Amino acid sequence: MKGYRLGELEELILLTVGILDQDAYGVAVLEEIKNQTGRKVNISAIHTVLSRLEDKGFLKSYMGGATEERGGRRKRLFTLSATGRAAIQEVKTLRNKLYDQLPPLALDFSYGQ
Amino acid sequence: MKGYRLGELEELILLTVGILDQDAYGVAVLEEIKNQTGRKVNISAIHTVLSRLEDKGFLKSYMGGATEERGGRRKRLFTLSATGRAAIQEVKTLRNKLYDQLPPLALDFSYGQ
DNA sequence: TCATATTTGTAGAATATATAAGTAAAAAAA
DNA sequence: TTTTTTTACTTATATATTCTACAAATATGA
Repeated sequence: MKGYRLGELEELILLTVGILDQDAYGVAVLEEIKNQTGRKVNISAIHTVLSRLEDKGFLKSYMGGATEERGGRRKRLFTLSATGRAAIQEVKTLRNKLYDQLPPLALDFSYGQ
Repeated sequence: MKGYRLGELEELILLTVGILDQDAYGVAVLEEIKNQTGRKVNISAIHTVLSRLEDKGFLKSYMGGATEERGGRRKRLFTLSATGRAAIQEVKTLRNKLYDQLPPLALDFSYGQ
């Protein structure tokens, strides 16, 4: 583990946890990504990444209460750490800086040569 | 190779090729990334990724002329394909959509409990 | 032709992502 | 209270991406 850099899926999941704010756990992250992007990520991949993001210090987690009226195992809820927030900001700033430097799409209207 | 998804470094390099526009080859990409982000990517990693991006259809390449007054092997120059341009646009749009949904940073001024 | 500079290419290890199978915990039903 | 169902997490393995070290190719100049 390099520890400080974010992979492509790691970044997406980190962002999604940020958006979900207070109800981010495996299945909710899966659903949110599907709704927002149409992408169907395997649930195990999500759990793996959530766990690795916590190892790397970008997320914190705690077990949800067992009081909710439903069957099933308890949820592990994730929230951004200060480092996680900073990482999102950093990545966002950098990307936008780069996007802004892309030359405008040069449409090629020449033909016949 | 999955073929259609962009890894973290792949995205950065694709963007950089777009920014460099007409003089994108291995070393130039390396320098540009270093200047823009401070990140020192290994030159071989860049070559590997450039080549894979071409395989995936996001980049095109051709060998540069041998006329320049310098030593060294000929450059392989890369430009965005139509697919590559589209991928950048898509990724940019999606990211900004997500960024916009992040709840504002909730500064926690509570203390003492 | 030989030495040097510059760049690209290849190989293997480390890290990240995807898929499949299994385990655990809680509620509901029998 | 035992079993079944529901929900979610964990582990294992395969594939893909990224990183590092090293080798090869192509140009210049002595």
